[in-house]
Amino acid sequence: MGGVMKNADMAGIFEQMADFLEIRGENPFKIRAYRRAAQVIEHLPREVATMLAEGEDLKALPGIGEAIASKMAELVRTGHLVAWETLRDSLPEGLSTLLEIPGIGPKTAYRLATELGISSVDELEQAILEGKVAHLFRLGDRTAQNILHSIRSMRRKDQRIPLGQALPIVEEILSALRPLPGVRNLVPAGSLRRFRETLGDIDLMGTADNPEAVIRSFVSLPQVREVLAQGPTKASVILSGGLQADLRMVEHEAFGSLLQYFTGSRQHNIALRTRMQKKGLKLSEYGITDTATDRLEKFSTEEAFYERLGLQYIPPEIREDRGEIDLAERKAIPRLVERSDIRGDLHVHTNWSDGTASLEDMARAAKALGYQYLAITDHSGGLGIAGGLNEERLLKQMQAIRQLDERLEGIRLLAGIEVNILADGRLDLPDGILSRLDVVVASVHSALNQSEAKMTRRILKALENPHVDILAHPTCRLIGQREPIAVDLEAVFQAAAQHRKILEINSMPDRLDLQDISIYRARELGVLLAIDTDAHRPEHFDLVRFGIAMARRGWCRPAHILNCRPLGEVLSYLKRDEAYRRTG
DNA sequence: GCCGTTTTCGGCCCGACTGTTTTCAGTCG
Repeated sequence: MGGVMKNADMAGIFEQMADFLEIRGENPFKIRAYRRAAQVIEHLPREVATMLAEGEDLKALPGIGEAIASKMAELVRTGHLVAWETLRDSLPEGLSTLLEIPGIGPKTAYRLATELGISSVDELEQAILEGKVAHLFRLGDRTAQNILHSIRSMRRKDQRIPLGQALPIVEEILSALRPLPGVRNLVPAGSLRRFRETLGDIDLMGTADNPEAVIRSFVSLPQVREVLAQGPTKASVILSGGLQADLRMVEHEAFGSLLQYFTGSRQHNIALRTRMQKKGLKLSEYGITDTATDRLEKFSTEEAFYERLGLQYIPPEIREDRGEIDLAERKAIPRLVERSDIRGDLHVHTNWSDGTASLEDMARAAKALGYQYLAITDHSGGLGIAGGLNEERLLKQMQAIRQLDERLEGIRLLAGIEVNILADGRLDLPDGILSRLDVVVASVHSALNQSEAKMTRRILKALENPHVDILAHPTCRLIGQREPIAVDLEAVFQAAAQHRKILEINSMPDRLDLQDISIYRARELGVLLAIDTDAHRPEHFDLVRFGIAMARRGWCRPAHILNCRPLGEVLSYLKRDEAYRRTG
């Protein structure tokens, strides 16, 4: 295995360890320990390899003890894990592939492999068609057909879909079901409510006078392609896009615990229940049971639920078992940034480059949102990006912005640019003109395949330019379409902190860049952030809610976000106060 | 395998739905 072991790869290996152990029927708690470790590693804000290099004790991490810590060290040191290889070799081939099929767990996978010699999805499909699977003991024709269904729908669908794609589908379903008679609550839960950047499925919760009728309407929605399961309180369906959606109904009085339970994350809930179990409380979607009296207490709101546990309310975005429960116990949950904290946007486009709206339309839309300021940052022209501005057009635009700013009451327009960072780290506009702008946003749009070393040098060089204020979409990823660039983010954060540069949280749902764990780390290192929309038309301003959600997932308070500050403070941070502007 | 103002040993989250079953195992979330 070449190169440094990345956290994502390491997490995958421990996840497979868990699968292997499960197939072998080992202690379920040992299996859970491996799964928990995989989760923790996957969401670490720093690379394990870096932590080890700096002499940190991995056992300090939650869920990581002696055994797993030494396996992590082995992986970093050698790129291999002997225990994993031994386990893998002790089992029939292809089990991992079979486990990926929904409805097939470790028991079934093992039997298929040993009793029928199946080692791939194609072989399994063939065996079902030949009737072999239905003849296995305790597996009937019905089960075989269900597996076949799973295989075929799995082939059709993408694994996880971006948040921004799922949301419209959800809104559609909600608006179809909410008007039904007797429905009182109907809301998204799960990773959607926590604003994870991608979703594996859609979770909806509700209460109604006649839950079964709501379930029946749900499964017969036109968007439903297939019903996986249907009972009196819950149903699971596959939507026409291939996405799974689950609906659960409960009585009105228990809505708070239902919502809490199914908002998750699973890790948060497990941590919560383990902790409360020691206090004699059993938590479920129906409420809290005192194990001494066996009496069930119900909660109609999440707030009341957390309060009963002696905890401060925990916002859904940070329910990831990363220390939030301890903080809630000490009543020390930070006041996370909210939409009403946002006072302006520092990265938007107009029809001067590839936006679709005029300067004035964008300005008025921002003003209508109550913003104090708006920075116009069209593309620079270097690499033929749609209508990018050269020096001459930029000067004209500056003039237009200044004139419009004179005319418009109630909002301040800032003249800016989104300048390209060229392959060697230079910018594609000269310092002379950059120095005359109110704000300079810099970003990478070309030569995305550079090596990590080269890309890191390139970005650091740009950050050393005194005129650059904000590094936009730092990893250049497009969720589900383009991998992030190879760059040493830790080095970028340190440079940003040193030069007092701002890193962007880009709100576009297909970018969400920086992502949550990077935001968390940047904030830890004292880097100031900006939540920008990168809007290309007025409706895009609304996307700021995604950026805010990411900032919240990174535990940001308003103080961590530049555009939560009033205009005067923003200008002085950018070292562009009124005097500067007149002389500049 | 992890973890500890109930424990360094003995616990470890909780319930719904399905299919093939006469009482429950497997899977999922």
